Amino acid sequence: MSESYNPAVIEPKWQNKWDDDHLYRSVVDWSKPKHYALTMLPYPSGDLHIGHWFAMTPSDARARFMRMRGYNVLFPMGFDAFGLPAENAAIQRNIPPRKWTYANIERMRGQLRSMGAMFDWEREAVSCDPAYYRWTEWFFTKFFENDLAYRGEGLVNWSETLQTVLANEQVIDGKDERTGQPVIQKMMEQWFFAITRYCDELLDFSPLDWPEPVKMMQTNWIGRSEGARVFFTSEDGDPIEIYTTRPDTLWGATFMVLAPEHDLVDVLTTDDRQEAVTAYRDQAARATEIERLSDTREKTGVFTGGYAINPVNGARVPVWIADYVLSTYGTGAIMAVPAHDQRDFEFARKYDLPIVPVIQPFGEDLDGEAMESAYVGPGAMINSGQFNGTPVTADKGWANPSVNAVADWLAGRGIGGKSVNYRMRDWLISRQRYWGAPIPAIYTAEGTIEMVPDDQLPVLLPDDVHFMPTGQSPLRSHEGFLHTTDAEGNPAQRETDTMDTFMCSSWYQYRYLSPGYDGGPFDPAEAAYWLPVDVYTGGAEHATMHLLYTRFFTKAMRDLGLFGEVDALMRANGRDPRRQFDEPMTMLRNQGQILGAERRGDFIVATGRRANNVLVASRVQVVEPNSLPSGVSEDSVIGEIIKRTENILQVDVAGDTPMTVEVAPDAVIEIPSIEGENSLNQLRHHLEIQRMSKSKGNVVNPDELVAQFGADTVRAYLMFFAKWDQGGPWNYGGIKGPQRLLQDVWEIGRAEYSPVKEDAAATRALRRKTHQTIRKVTQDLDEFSFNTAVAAIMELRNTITAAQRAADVSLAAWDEAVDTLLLLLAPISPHITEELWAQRGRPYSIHTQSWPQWDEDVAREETISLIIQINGKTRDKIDVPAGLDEEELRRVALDSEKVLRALAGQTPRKVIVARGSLINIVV
RNA sequence: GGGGAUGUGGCGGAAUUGGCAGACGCGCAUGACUUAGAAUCAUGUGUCGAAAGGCGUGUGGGUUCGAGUCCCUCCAUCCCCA
Repeated sequence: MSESYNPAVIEPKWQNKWDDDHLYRSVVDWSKPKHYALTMLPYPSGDLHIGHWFAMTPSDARARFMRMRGYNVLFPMGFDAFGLPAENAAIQRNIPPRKWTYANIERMRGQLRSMGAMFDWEREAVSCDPAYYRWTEWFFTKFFENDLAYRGEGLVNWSETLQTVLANEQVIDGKDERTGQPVIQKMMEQWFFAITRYCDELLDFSPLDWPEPVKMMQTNWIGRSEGARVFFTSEDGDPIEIYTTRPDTLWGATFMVLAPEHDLVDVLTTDDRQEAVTAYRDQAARATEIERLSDTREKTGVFTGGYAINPVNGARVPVWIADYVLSTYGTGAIMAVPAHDQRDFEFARKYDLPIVPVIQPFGEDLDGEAMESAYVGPGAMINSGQFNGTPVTADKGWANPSVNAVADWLAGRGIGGKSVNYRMRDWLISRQRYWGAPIPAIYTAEGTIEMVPDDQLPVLLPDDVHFMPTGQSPLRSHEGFLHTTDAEGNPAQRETDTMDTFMCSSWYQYRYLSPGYDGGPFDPAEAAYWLPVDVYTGGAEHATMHLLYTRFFTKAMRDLGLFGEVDALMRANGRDPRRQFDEPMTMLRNQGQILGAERRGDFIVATGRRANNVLVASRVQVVEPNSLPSGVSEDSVIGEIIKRTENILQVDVAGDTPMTVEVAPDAVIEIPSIEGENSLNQLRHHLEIQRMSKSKGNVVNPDELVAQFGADTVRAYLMFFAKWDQGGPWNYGGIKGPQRLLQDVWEIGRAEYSPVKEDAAATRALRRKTHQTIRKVTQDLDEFSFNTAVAAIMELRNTITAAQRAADVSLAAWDEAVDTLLLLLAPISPHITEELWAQRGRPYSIHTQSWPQWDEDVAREETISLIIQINGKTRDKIDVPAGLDEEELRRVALDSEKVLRALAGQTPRKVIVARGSLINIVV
C-alpha cells in the first residue's frame, strides 16, 4: 500500500493542473489588499544556474506566504534581453542576436517552470520585443522634450586599432579584452539623462524600507559635498572657475592644477612648454579613471608655463596640468593647497612647489618646509588676512565655521560663493552597439535634432545586419536604417547609437502590469491597483547603478505627469495616491551570491626532461592524492595541479613557488578514473571559491539536481543551506537534510494515526509545539529568514514523529499538527504539500488556504529552565513553573545546593534577575 | 585607491538584539535491522580532562553584575566601482 515519494511524477502533475486552472493568474480585485512582489529579471544567457534558483525560489516562497495571508499577489517574470553577449554570439558563432536571445528565453522559460514558482506568465515582458522597446524609445522622446535627455561630451573607451568604442566590461587593464590592443579614453558626443537634477531627492530614503548598506552606498555614490565656487583668472583675464570644499584654505593656494582635457590648457600653455604638455595629454588619455583617482599612484604633471591670479590676495600662482584632476568632476580645475591636501602635498614635494600653511593646529607651529604630510585637522586660520584666528573644526561643509565664513565673504566680493557639488554625474546612456533599444533621434541636414514622432515608434532594429569581427555596430553601415526623412520630408540621418540596457530595466516593473497594452507604457487601471512594488528582491551587487536609475526613472515619470490617470483611478477607488509615485519599490531585500565550490586539482606524476625551470613532460599520470610525496627531481614533478592554461600546468610541489610543467604535444596522459584514451583537457586543476562562470567551469546546473532530488527538495535546500542575504560557496552535501525532511513529511502526511493511549500532557505538548512553530515560521518568513523557518519546520517534524511513535496524543491534536505542517511548508515546497493536502482529503488548493494562526495561550511554555549564575558563570539550571515572580525565583536560586556549595559561605552582594529566567548572583 | 560587507565546532549555520554559545541540519563515531548499504532506526558528537572542573565566537584591549552581540586596535576574506 505504501506508495513512495516520487517528485518526478507529482511535480509535473501539479504544475500542469495549476496551469490549467490559472491558479497563479493575478487580476485586479479592489476588494482585496494587493501585494506586488518583484524579483530582478534575469538576463537570458542560455541556462538558468543555481544562483537564479537561490534568488527566485525564496522570493516565490515569500510571495506564496503573502498570498496565504490574504493578499492578492502579483509575482511576474520576464527577460532583460538586450545586451552584449548576444552580439558576441553573433560575431563569434554567426548566430543572429535575435535568434540567439529568443532560443535562450525559450529554454529558460522551461527551466523556470520546473521551479514550481507562482509566476503569472500572462504578464511576461521581454525587453527586446518591439512591443516593449517601443515604450523604451517613447520614454526617451518624453525625456528629450522635457530637457531630461541631452547631448553632451563624455569619455568613452576607444580602440584605435578597431576604430570602435568598447563597453567597460570589454576593457581589462586598459586593453581590449579580445585583442589585447590598448584602449584610450576619448571624448565623444553622447546622450545623457539628467539624473543629477534629482540628486537631493535621491538622497532622501525616508519613504523606503531598504537595507542600510544599500542606502549608504547610494549616498556615497551620489557624494554630496558643500563648499564654494571661486573665480580665479589667468594673467590675460580668462576666468578659471574652481570648486573647493575648503574655501578656508584659499590663502594657502600656491599653484593651480587643470585636468589635461581642460579647455584653457591650450590658451595657457606657453610655446616652450607646448611639447611637454602635448606628450602628457597623450599619456593621460591612456589611464583609466580608477587609476587616475588612485591615492597610491605616484602623482605626475607638467607645468603649462601660464600663471593665474588668486582672487583673495592677488597672488600669482603657476598653472599645472595633472591627471589626478578629472575634467568630468567639478569644474575640471582645482586650486592646490599643499599644506592641507595630501594629493597636493605629494605633488608639491615632487615638483618643488611652495607649501604655505594657513591652518594652525592647537599647540603646534606648522612649517611648510618641514611638514611630512598635509595637515587636515582642526585649528585656527593663519596667513589669511582678516580671517586670521577664525576657528576651524572637524565638521564637513558649511557646518565648519571657517568654511562658512569664507564662502559667504566670497559671495559678497563677487568672486565666488557657496556651492554644492555631487560626485555622481549625469547618466551616459549612449552605447555604440547594435543589440539595444534604438535611440529615436533624427539628425536633419541643417544639423538640428528631432525626435521620431510617437505614431512612428518604434524605430525597429533591422535584422539584416552584418557583424564585423571588430565589434563595430552594424547600424553605422546599414543604409536602410541610416537614411530617413525629417518632419518636413527632407533627407535626414538616424542616430545609430542604442540605449544602455539599464534603461530597459529601469521601468520593467511598469510593463509587467500590462505587457500587451498599446495605449501607453502601462495600463492605468492595472497601475492604480498594483503600484508601487511592495517587495523587491535581488542581488546586492545592483545597489548603486540599477537601483539609482530606476528610482530616477520613476521620479522623472512622476514629474512628466505620466501617473496622472493612475492618480485619478486610485482616488476613484478610495485609495490615497499621495507619495505613491515617488519611489518604484517600497521594500528592498538582497540575497547573497552563490559562489563556485572549491575543488581539488588532480594529483599528478609528470615525467620528462628539465629545461631551465620548466619540465617538458612526455607523460602525465593522475594518481591518488598524496600517495607519493610532492616534489621535484631531475626528470619528474609530483604534486597537485593548481592551474592550467592550455598545455601549461602549474603544479604545487610543496615548495614556495609552484613548478611549471609544459605538456608536450605527443605526451601520454593517463587518468585511471576516465576510461579510454585520455586528453590534456581532462586534467582538472584546482578551483578556488569564486563566482560561478562558464569560463571557470564551476557552474552548477539546477536541472540535474531537480532530476535527482525534485524541485521541492532543491527549493527547501536552497532556503536552508545558507543565510539568504549572504549566500556562500555552493556545496550540496547537506541536501540530505531537506531530502529526509520531505521524505518524513510524505510518511507523516499519509499515515493513518489512531492513539493507543491518550495522554493530556503529551497532547498539550504537541499542540504547544504546533502553535510555537506557526509563530516562528510566520515571523521568519515575514523577515526573509528562510533558513530558520525550515529549521523550525524540521523541529515540528521531529515532534510529530515522536508523537506518532508514542501514539499518545489525541487525534484532533495529530490532525492539527499534520495540517499545520503542510500549510507551513506549502510556500517552501509547493508540490508535495499540494499532493498530501489532496490525499488527506482537504479542499483544493493548499495554496489558496488561509495561513494558520497561532494561539499564544496554547504556545506558552508551562515550565521554564531557570539559569543560575554566580558572577556571570552558570552554576545550576532548575526547571520551575512559568510565571513565578522575582522574589520566588530568587528564593529558588539561593536554595540551590550547587549554588550554596559554590558560594562556600560568601554573602551575595547583589542578585540580578533578568528576563524572568536568569539569575546572576554577584559576590 | 574608494565604497560596502563578513569572520562562531570538521562543515552550513542558530542565539528572543546585552542574559544557558553551538538551535536545526550535514558529516563523523558506536550500536540495531539487513544477503547488502551511500536505506532506515537508536545513542553520542565544541575543546582539554578519568572526573571534578577549566577553556572557548579571527587578534589584542575596554565598558558591564553579565559581551558572539556595544566601543577602540590590529588581522583575514568576499562583493561593487558610470
